[in-house]
Amino acid sequence: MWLQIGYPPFVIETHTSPSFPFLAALVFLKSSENPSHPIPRKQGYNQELCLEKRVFEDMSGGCSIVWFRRDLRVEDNPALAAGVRAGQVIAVYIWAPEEEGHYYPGRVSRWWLKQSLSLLDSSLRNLGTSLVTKRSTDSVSCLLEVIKSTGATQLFFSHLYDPLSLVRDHRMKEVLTDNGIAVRSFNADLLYEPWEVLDDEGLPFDTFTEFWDRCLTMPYDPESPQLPPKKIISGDLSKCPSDTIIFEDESEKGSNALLARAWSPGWKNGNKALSAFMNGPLLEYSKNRRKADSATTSFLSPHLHFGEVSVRKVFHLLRMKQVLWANEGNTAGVESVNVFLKSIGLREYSRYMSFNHPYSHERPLLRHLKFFPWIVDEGYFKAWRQGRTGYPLVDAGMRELWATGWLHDRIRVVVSSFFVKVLQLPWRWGMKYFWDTLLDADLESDALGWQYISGTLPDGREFDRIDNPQFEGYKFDPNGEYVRRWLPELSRLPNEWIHHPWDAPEYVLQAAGIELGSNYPLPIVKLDAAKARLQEALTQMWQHEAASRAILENGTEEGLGDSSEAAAPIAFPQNMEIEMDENTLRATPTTTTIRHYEDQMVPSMTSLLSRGDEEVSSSDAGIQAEDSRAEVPINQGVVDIEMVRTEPRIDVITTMGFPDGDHLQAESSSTSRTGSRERDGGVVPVWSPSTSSFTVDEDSSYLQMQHAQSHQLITWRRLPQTG
DNA sequence: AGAAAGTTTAG
DNA sequence: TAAACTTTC
Repeated sequence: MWLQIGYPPFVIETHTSPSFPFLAALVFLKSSENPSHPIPRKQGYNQELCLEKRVFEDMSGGCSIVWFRRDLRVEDNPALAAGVRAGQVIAVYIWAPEEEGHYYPGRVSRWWLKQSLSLLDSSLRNLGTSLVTKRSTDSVSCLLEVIKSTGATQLFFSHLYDPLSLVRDHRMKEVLTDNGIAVRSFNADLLYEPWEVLDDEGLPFDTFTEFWDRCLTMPYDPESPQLPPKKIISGDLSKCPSDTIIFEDESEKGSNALLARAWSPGWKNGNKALSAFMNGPLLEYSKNRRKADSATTSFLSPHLHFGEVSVRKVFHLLRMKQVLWANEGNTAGVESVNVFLKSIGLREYSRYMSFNHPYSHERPLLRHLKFFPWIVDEGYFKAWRQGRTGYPLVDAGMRELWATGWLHDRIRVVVSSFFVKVLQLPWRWGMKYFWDTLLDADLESDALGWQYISGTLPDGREFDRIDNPQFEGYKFDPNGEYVRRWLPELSRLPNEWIHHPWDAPEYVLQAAGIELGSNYPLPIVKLDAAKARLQEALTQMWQHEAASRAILENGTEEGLGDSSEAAAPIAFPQNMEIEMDENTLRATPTTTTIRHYEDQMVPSMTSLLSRGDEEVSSSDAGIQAEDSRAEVPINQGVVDIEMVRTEPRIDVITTMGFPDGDHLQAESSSTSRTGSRERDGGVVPVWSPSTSSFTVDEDSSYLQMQHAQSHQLITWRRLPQTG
């Protein structure tokens, strides 16, 4: 498809530091090779990169396009500043979600984007221009149109580091340059560009700690944040009307209505959140951040995702605060800043990883992990999504995620670790679900997080470690408040049993009104069964890895060999659309088909494609959608190993007691009880399901409402093929 | 002092 | 889980 061997080099120009006015980074992204086992050190396995100093005279006099993407702010926005310096400015936002492949933004994320754009527009209006919004399926040709209709002569934009953007931006740069347009791009998203942070041999780091140490000891500081422009001279917009962009459909509006009660998108509000955090929870951050149910985190992640808040500003403010506290001998404060900075560092690292390993959202970084026999079980997947695993902390988390689009960092770790290690579902599914549901969905961060949890990173979690949700429950939610909020059916269970109801004596359960297997599930998989299964899977993984290696060494291409994957640099999953089409034709039993395949598509996408543009409204249609979702595509073109594991004895709950999610009528969040939680003096509304009739309708919504605009989404099948 | 046992912490 | 760190004897 689009990333293949012979992938073209691309050029990124970047304004880095005053002493180095401009660096043009010429980056040859070779196809990614996964590091091989054992864990590689400093192999420089991905890219060559060379920096070339060039001097630009400031372009001025003309009219510039400033292309906004994930830098939706007017302060500390170098692209905007450059436009303002050069003369007239045309600010553009292009909504072209088809370009994102299957990472079409989820409902809550689109809600945020919509608010953010409208606030950006009003800020721009105050400064003298406005935001031109365009609906397109191809940003590059759309930019060309805007340029033609406005007579602009240059284009400024901020860098993105996900593989799709890297490719698109490179193409854009070529096309526009060929059309006589001057194109310049800037770092607005990171403290340091990925190619600035290298080890002594000039190679990228492959562990976070080393990376972050280097960032903190760079010989030059991240650039200081810039103030917003005082005034913008608008270019001629008369021939360049905005398109109306539809970010949410009718069915989504109700669910979105409550978001505004807890969140305020936009760069100004991002700044408010930043100072609220810095003047409040930051001081105790290192102590408090471990409580699942408290508002002690920064709540900055959605602002950061959309670039409403500049990380450089965050960084500089934090450092100033830290110096202040250090002078006062406030060691707790100093430590808190370090801990918080580390999470900023992880965000940096996610971009770094995405840049150096363009496939990191698709496949494990560690090579042998691609031989892990994931359990392809949509029943598990569904139970996880609906919060019906029988592990209260996991279930509470999943319910919160669905209801609010938000999850405390700790709980993200808990639910994802459970997903990968206990259920052994392919991590990409979980990642995709996070992408679809999180308010701060961020491809790079989520890829890093899931890879970390899955043990597919050189410095990830131990692979054979299974975290115990019961123990974690008592760690992060010692009084069970979090569980009780999100699992009303357990609210009368005493603390002693709240995180392991399956151990509770019958009379306790009765007193609490709980009938396990009926109104709350028994554990979907018992932990010792999961451990045994994990060990077995690991053994298989190593066998297959060894077999594959042996075959490669013998130079044979027969049998097990998936030489195309293992030996040759890897292309992005090839022929994804064909793969999907084939899949829709295949009918397989719903339950427990277990296959070895490392690169599954996400089930929701499957059903989406199989449903086509059809409106699904009747319950019948819902069932069909469910059926067609049964199979997960197998990429036969790439991987030949396809094996069926016989499932060890596992306690699987067959009747959950919950009505099937698909047949429930949606209890829209508007009927939910609204509570509130403290956040920095102010009260932030939080909605929780009403105790009386909580139903989980997440699944049908996930498939039907989430992607209700499927007719728009579908076009990713028609992505331009440049390979 | 030094081993053993307990505690904390990890994205 | 497991390794690092702290406390106890």
